[in-house]
Amino acid sequence: MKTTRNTTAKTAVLEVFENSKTALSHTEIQKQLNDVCDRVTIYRILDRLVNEDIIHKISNLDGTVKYAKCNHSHQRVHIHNHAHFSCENCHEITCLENVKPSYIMPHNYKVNEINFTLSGLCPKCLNSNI
Amino acid sequence: MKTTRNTTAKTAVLEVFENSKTALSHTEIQKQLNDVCDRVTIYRILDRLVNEDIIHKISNLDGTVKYAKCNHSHQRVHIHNHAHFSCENCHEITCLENVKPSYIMPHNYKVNEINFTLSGLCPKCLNSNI
DNA sequence: AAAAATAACGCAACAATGTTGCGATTAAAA
DNA sequence: TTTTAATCGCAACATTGTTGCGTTATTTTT
Repeated sequence: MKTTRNTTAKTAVLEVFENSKTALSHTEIQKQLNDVCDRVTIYRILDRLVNEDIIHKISNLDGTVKYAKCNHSHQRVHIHNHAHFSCENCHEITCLENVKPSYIMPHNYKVNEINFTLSGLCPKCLNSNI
Repeated sequence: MKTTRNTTAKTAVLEVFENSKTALSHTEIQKQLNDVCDRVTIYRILDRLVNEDIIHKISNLDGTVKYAKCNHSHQRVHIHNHAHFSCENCHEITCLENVKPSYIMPHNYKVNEINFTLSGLCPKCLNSNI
């Protein structure tokens, strides 16, 4: 197996995630990094981080793709079977750490991963009554 | 409100959906139509059909976007709060009409829409043991 | 049935997002 | 310190989706 390295660019990307409460798109990360590294490098770092299970990919109803490093205080492994909330007003995506859907699958399916995204208005936007 | 028209292109797109058991991407639709109409027209038709609630948009974990006209035999209105299954092997997306997640939301969120996609192996690919 | 109104179309051009190849760089192992 | 290979930067390309505008065609009105 290929070993993975800690480069300055990778560290910088991870720091961006640490400082963000919401999920981030490639473009948003790029803006925050301002020219620490190339656009392509960010794509490659994101791919690696997903493979290493450090962040995960969230794809929205509107077709946009974001990434998040969820905060699992007491778990060692990154688990992403929880829900995400996508605000229709401010477009922020947040993890709903405690919302886990329960469901019954038909036979003959092997489920490896689930993606449960709810959209609507987040508390912030709901209170400023849009 | 703007009235909507039945054009040959729109009819052709709808027919493609009728003949498909799985969700389709813009590209897949375009291939099946072969030059009935322009690429841009397909985008516009898809937008219209989504607005008219005849089809719905599904966005995958891999970032791809597909559309489906789900088969709701006895309902008058198109409901899309059911789950979708995305096969990691054949990449087909099918509606799981009867799988509806149950969940408990935190307060202060207004949920308008849900997107519940499961991925793994579909029965077809599971049986041909990949 | 013909004329008027406008939804939908085609084309061209553009924008955003993601991918690939390859030579140069650099982190980590020897 | 030297080696090795993971990572990077750059350029070029591919895919997907959007916009403006003049033209076409569906629907409504006369």
